[in-house]
Formats: sequence, structure tokens, C-alpha cells
Amino acid sequence: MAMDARKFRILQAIIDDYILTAIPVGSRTISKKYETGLSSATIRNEMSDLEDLGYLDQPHVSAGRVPSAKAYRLYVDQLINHGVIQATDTQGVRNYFDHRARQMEDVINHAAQVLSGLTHYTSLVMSPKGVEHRIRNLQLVPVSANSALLVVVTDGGIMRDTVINVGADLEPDALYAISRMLTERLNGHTLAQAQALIGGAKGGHPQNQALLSSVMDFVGEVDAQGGKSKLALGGQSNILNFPEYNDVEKAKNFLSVLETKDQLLKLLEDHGEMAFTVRIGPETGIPELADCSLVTATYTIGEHTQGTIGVIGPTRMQYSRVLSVLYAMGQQLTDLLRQDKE
Amino acid sequence: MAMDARKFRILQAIIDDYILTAIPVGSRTISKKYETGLSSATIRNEMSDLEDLGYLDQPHVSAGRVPSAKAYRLYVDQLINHGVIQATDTQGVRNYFDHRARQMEDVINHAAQVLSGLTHYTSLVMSPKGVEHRIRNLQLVPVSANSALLVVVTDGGIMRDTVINVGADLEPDALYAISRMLTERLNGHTLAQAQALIGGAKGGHPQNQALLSSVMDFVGEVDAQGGKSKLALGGQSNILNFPEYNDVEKAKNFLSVLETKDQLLKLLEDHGEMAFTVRIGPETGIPELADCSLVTATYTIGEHTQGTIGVIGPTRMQYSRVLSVLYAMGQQLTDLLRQDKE
DNA sequence: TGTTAGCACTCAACAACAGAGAGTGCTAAC
DNA sequence: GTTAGCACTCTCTGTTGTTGAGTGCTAACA
Repeated sequence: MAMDARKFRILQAIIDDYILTAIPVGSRTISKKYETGLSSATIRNEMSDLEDLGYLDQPHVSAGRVPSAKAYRLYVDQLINHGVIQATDTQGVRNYFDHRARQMEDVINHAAQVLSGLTHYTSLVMSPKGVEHRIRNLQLVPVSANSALLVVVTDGGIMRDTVINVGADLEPDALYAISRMLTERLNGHTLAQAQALIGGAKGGHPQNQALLSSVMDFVGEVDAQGGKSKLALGGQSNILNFPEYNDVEKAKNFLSVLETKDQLLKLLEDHGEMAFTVRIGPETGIPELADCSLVTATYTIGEHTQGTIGVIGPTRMQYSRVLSVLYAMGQQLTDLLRQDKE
Repeated sequence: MAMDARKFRILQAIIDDYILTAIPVGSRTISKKYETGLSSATIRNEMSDLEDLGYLDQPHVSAGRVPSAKAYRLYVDQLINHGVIQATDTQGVRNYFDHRARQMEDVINHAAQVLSGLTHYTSLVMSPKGVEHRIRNLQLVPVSANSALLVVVTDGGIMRDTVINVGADLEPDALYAISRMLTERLNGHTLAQAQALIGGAKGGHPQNQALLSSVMDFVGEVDAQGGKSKLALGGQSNILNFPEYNDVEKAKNFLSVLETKDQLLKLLEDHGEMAFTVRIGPETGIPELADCSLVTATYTIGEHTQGTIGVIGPTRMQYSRVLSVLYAMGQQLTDLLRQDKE
């Protein structure tokens, strides 16, 4: 026995109904609500087959059937392959971005708000991250007599800055001279290269040695973190709107995962060349998210820099809608941030 | 009938027990667990009085008594006035800050983690905010041919930076010259003064006019936001550990409040000259937090810059412990950030 | 051979109910 | 003023039916 067109149609109806209602669907429901032209008995037989094939689960013998992760996977694959992404959300998303958002961080946060507002799920927005940052500029801004703020600007945007100790009592002009020198030497190089170059430039004025060493440390740190992405969350508490999370214990697990952002970042970063990634239940690899799905999309700024946005919700997620909202948001962010950048 | 020493002792025992167990306290419990030397009947009479005085509530006739907000208020006032803040936590807190945290934001986030880890409540950490920022330095870092990063450094720390459009095609050295000029003129002035000064400096090279205007805009923005504080949260999901939040609806309300940070910021900023503020239940002014308490403490960096840390939990909070942990954390942050600064 | 009506069976969900237990208020005695 | 005793209240828990949705199977039908 194998999957045929009729089984698939029935499975789809079951999934649609379950996504809507969150209650196990019975044969009678399908036979009546969806005009299949089949009696409940026939549906029943098909459902039994679908269960044997692993597409349906039965919570208990006298309940209806519930789609399995395998079923959602089939459903989503079909959705993506047939490109059923509605462009209608594009305008909707755009409306929320009327005002000029200046700071990267504000944009990220705002995007998360909008995303969770539109989908009613929990949203994740990761700030753009370059695969390889090339240095554009490097500047020391005096802060006090013996400390300075080191600002590293790369093509991927502004690296985070840090206060470093400039051993000697340096004049602003001296700092500027060093900055110019550093910029000239390092401009266009990747962070890793830069680090090596500074390291190699030993010698010179010994008073500057400590300073250079600090700069090198920071550049290395930035590189190691890969320009550690910021992660904004939105609508964390939305998960509590879903009946499957009426169990406080489950809700707590879910929220705990959101609090340890490292795991999430790893998950968000891990997409191949895909514009969209859908991870269903166990596919997330995180036990606490065993009955959640994570849908992500990427947005791109410039050649080598891209960020990820995503939505987490119960496995019975409105995939179609989520995908189109993510698509629209990705477009919007690409536009918005590129415009800001150049 | 008024409050006397014995009533107060009994009330204190009730509060202690309720904080521990979260179940209504009966007269027999007090009589046995706490050696009062009184029988349950006597306690019963006193409890009846305490209820009349508004210090106790009774969920229903055959349950024990529960402390009212008024009772907690009395309890906390006594705690604070008698300075029962244990120094023992200081070392505990310090242990968590071994590694050198560089970035302000990391410190804030880490502090929130530690705070919620130690108390098991939800924690709030607000980044330091100056009452009056005085400019130390102002620098334009070239980013691309016609845009630059404006960095404003004040005595309160590093202001957020922004990319502005420099109309003309300016050489790095020209930008530096402008930066020097601006720094010289504005150094030591407050942001508001600075804005006026730039505005007054009309004339000069018309090509720089647009640039100056951008700078002025940003300085004004920064000032308007008062250097908009960052807020880090920790242990949001901790609230679900408490039986009073087994109701999903209540939990959702609580978490929703945490998501709209504006309200929280206002609450955190609003402390008089107090080192500690304790808001119990309705005193928070936020209906959703009617059965929560918020304890805050301030930490200070330099003369005019201070931040706030806080803990939110159920009204039956371990006030004594929370106060001492907050005290220790305040000290630690003061140390840590001052050290970073100079 | 595929479809469908009919029927017995299963099991969660709900309501009703009884009993236990914790706690109170009151009274009377100490 | 304190306390023992007692009747009373009310939540909580566990039990027991009852209901209803849904299934699987069988037999009849096209």
C-alpha cells in the first residue's frame, strides 16, 4: 500500500483542520466539512492506512487522528515546491515600517515586534552577519587621559566597539595618526588577516606596542565571535495562546530555551543555501522543542552579509501564512538596511 | 484594638511561613512550628484581630490566612529600617564575575543572568543613565565615500552611534578636522548646550552645513532619549516555577508586561533618592502586576550616572534575600563599570 | 473490487457525590 | 487573658456513572 492522490488529499484536509482547531480530527469531520464525496467509513479506511504509513497518530483509540511530523514535512515540502507564497503580505509588512529607523538594533527589535504581531507566534530576528568581514576603517577615539574607544568599521557594518587602555599619555592627534596608519595598512583585509598583520608589525615605538596588542586582541575577539549576532525576540508569551501549551511545564521548557540564546543562534545560523528552512518537531534537534516548528528565512545585505529571521510555533503552524510573512519581511529588511548602509 | 508586639510577632511568623510554602497558614501551624508558647486558640484570636486590621486575608472560611499587601509593606519597612542586609552575598555575586567583561551590554546581560540565577525570580538590569551628559569627544569615522559614523562619547559612557550622510565627498582628514573642531567647541558641554552651539554656528562652509545639521539632529536625538537605557531581562520563565502562576492566563499577563519594556523602564527609573525601592502588589501601578512585587536598587558610576537593577516576583517574595543580593550586585556593578571607565 | 451502512466496543471527559481533613468561631472553663 | 472542646464550613480528592465521539469490523451493495 502506498500514498496515492486520494490519500494525500485526505491527509491535507486533516492537516488543515488540525492546524485550525488543534483537536484530533475524526473521519466524520473530513467527510462532512471537506467535500470529498466519500463516506466516513471510506475515510476511516484511508485514515487507517495513513496511520500505518506513519502520517497520522492517534492519541487514544476513541479520539480522532493527529498529523505526525512526517505529515507536516510532506505538507510543507509540497507548499514550498509549488511556491505558494503570497505576495499580499508585502504591503502589510511595509506599512509597519513607515518611520525611519536609524539604528540597526532598533530595526531588529522592531522587525521582531512586527513579525510576532502579524503571525501571533514567537519571532526571532538575527542581525546581519558577514561571512568574511573586510575592514574599512579603524579608529581610536580618546575617552580619557589614558583610555580610548576603538571603533572598527567593516563592510558588514559597524563592529562593536570597546574601550581599551592606551598605556601612554597620548594626544588625540597621535591617536589619529595611529588610526590612519592602521586603517591604511588594514583596509580591505579580513579580520583574521588584520590580526596577523598587526601581530607581525612588532617593533616600532615600544610605547605603542601595548596599544597595538590591545587592538589586535579586540580584532581577534571580534573575528572569533564572527561579529556575534544580536538576536531580538518578539511575542515570547504568544506561545501561551495555544492550547498545546496550557500545560505550564511545557510552557516553561519552551521559554527556557528562548532564554538561552546560544542554542537559538546556532539553529538560526544553520541553513544551507536555502532561502527558507522549515524544521518540524524533532528536526530542530532541541528536545524541548520537540513539538514546535521553526521556520526561518534569510535576508541579504551586500554580497557577503546576511541575517536570519524566523518564527517558532507549535508544529501545527500556519506554514503557508508564516512563509509569506517571512518572505515579505525578508524583502523589507533587505531594502531597509541596504538603504541605510550606503 | 491596635497592633502590639505579640501581634507583630505572629504576623511575621505567618508571612515567613507563607513566603516559604505559598499555602494559607492556619493557627495550628503557627502554634506548633514557631515556638510562640501560645495555643492555637490564642493565635486564632490574634489572627482574627489581624484580619480586622487589614493585615490578613482569608481565601475562604475554612482555609488559613494569607498576608495582605499591607502586611508585606509592614514587613519590608521593618526589614529595611533595621538594615538586615547580609553582606554574605557579596562574595557570591563576585564569584560570577571572574572573567573580564568588556562591553557594557555584556555586563548588563550577564548581571541579569546572575541576578535571576541567584534569586530564582525574574531580574531586570538597566544600563546606567546620566542625568546630564557632558560631551567628552565627538568623532566622525569614514564608512564609505559619502557616509560616516558619528560617535559621541560622554562622561556617562559611550553614546550610541549612528551613520550619517556627509553630503560632500570628504577626505578622512577633513572629517578628522571637523571632529577636532567640534570636540574642542563642545567638550564639557551638555548635550542640550551642544545642540544649541552647533545650531548657532551657522555660516561657515556651506558644504559642511548639511553635515553639521545631521550632527545636531543626532545629538538632539540622543538627548531626547536621555541616552535611552538598555534593559536586560533574566529568568523570565522563572515566574512559572511559582504555584501562584500555575494559571496560564496569569502567566501570560505577566510575560506580556515584560515584553513591553517601556512600562518597565518607567517603573525602574522612578525611585526617589532611595537606594532601595520596594513596590508591593498594587503599588507597582500596573494592574497585571497586582500580585507581584518589584524590588529595585540603584548603582552609581561617577557623579551623575546611575543605573537600576531589580527583581520581580510574587508578593510573597524572599525580600530579605532579594535585598541583600541586590545590594551585592549593585556594589559589584559599581566597581566593575567604574573600573572599565577610567 | 471499492464503497458504504450498521453495530459493538473503547475511552476520555464531565458531572454528581460522598468522605476526609483542615481550619474557623464560639463558648465555657481555668 | 488563655485554652480546651466542639460544632460548623468548605475545599479537595477520589469514586462512580453517564455521555459522546470515534474507531474497527462485518456484511451488503454497486
